[in-house]
Amino acid sequence: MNKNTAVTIKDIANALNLSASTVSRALRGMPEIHPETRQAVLQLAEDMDYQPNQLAKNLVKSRTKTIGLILPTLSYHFFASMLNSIEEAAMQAGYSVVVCQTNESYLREVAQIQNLLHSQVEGVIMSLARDTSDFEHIYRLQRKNMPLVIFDRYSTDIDASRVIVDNHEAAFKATQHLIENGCQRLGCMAGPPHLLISNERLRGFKDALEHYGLPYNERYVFHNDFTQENTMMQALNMMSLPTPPDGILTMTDRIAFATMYAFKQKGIRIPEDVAIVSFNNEPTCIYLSPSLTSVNQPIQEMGAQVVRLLLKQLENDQPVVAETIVLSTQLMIRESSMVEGRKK
Amino acid sequence: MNKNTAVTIKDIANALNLSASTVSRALRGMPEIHPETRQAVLQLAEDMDYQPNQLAKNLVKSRTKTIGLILPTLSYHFFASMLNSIEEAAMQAGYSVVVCQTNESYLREVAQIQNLLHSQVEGVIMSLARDTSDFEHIYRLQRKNMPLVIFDRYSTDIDASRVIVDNHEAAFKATQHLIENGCQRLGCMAGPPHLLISNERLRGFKDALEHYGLPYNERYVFHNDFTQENTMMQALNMMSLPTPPDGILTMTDRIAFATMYAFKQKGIRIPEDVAIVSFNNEPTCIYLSPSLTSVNQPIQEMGAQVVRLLLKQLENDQPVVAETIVLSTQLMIRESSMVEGRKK
DNA sequence: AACGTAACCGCAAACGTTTGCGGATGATGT
DNA sequence: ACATCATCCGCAAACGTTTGCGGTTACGTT
Repeated sequence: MNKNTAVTIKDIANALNLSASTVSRALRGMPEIHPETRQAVLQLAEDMDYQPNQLAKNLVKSRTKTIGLILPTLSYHFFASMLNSIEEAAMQAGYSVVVCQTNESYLREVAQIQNLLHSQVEGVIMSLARDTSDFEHIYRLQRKNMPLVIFDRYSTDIDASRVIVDNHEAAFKATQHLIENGCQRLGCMAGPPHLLISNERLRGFKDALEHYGLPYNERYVFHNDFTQENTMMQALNMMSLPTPPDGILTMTDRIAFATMYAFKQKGIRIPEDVAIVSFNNEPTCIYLSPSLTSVNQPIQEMGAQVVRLLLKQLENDQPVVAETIVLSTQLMIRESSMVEGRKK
Repeated sequence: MNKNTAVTIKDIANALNLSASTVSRALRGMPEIHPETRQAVLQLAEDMDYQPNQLAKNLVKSRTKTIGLILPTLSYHFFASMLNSIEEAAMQAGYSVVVCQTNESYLREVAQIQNLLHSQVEGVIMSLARDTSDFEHIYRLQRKNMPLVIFDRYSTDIDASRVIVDNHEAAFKATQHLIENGCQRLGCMAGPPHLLISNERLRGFKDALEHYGLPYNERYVFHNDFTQENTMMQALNMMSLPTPPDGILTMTDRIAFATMYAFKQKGIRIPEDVAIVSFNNEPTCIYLSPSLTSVNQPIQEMGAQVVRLLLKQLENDQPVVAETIVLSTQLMIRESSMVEGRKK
């Protein structure tokens, strides 16, 4: 370990008959050091393979140059990709990121926040767990003036910067697409009932129905918990209603995958019997048969904006007002919703 | 930020007319403190919402309780899942993990290692980038006695602990499965030619052919760079050989997905025209049509073993010998390889 | 010859902890 | 009465940096 061998600024200072402060200044290229001595210091530092001790540096500057990222889970493509783009953007800015997963659990979320608080991250980025409906832990974070930005799964009860997509519009357009392609009885596979973005999408779904004069029926709306079993069961239940839907909007691709899987096993044809439009546009969508129509979210852009908003809070020391960036989406139309024959 | 308000051990000490050392000891429950004063300290710490400064603590103990994780990319399901399980296991042990992606680039790999060295992680876990064939940066890491464990993409030129699967055996069995299901002319979509695990799998493929007295032909082996375009092109090239293969082993699911996608567009039927067996067993495999036969790697177990090996090096201060754990795999048989009709 | 002024560098404090050592206090044994 | 010993606590150094302030040179100006 470097602890036993670690060469410090003092070692260099002693070897050169200088003071630690001079060496420190020389290493950082400050102007009040004679070029010759600077050169000597730099040379020796190189030779001795000097590595500055970040811990000490951090202590005096009270900065860690790390940000905490709290995610529901990494096994969803969307969140893994967000980590991907956030890490990228953070690295560009010289920050490193420590990841924590809540596994969709509220309790783990508060524990992880506690951890991050202790480990002196400079700011946190998060997306809410499926199960959290109480925000006291978030408020605690904010009371400590911890810079915070929330993306995707947010809540209006939290006054923090956020970057999201226009879920209402996206769902409206997706539903519109189904309707214009001939669907008449629309169903919706939604997420947990207290998850705001799911409800916004549901609202978009509803508004589209209303706009086109189609009936909205609660019985065609199912709230699931994102698990495959639950989803498959509900999907089959929906299709065994007296007059089953001929078009379904699902809140995530995972829900769509499970739904399609269930349908395939029961011989329900997509899109002939029922068309499907989904959210997230995972790469997998194009590989399925039929390929899956899905709403694309600009993940790269979201990641970039998220860290931009965080940096804004980090670099300015006077508190900056919460800002919300809403990005637009794009419906990627594929086979699962192409019901030309049914069109009227 | 907590920097302006932060309550320190000294604040507690002053308020209670104690010394900092006493407070420190009281907080950590050391025995030489009178129960009454300990109680008072604990109480006040609670009231003032004292949060120990990890930076200072780290400095004196020279420990950061963080480990660095270097991955090729997070957009492959396998690596995202490994991060998932590693983070889980690390958290159990009280460590947090900072992630870095190399994006498969050698240059980024050395840069990331440099970063980690500076940021004082206690150990690093990594899987090699596609493009790295020189290991000087790894040796540098080891010369600094940085605990290291490598998983999945390793190299025999690096003397470090590693956890891998038995790639040869897995490929052998996968190929065996194809042969026993009636395939006669076997092709292989391999990874980059210098990637060890790809070659081990290729060797397993070869040995299986030999074992069954089937010919091995270089022209039926393609090395790609993991990109979709490249893969699709090669896949089609392979099928336009004079006598195209009737069974293909692909090195990763991503390669298989792209291959199947290309075949679908050209009307090549799976498994009727050509059967496919792959590696990684991504969740997507079951959703495809046909569902994809794939080798499952025990990701949870791998993550657990990886951090176990790292912890072993971290907790023991006398250097521990490199250890290699090889886990076994499981072939998940699905539709893409079920060519009953062709069986003889 | 005296002075002002750069240019260059060192002292020491600070960041918030932990920890070896020793001091004060009171109790106990003789 | 004294020595012995536990118990409880404080002093100060240490971890490796950064930084305000001041000190020393050497040089050019008057």
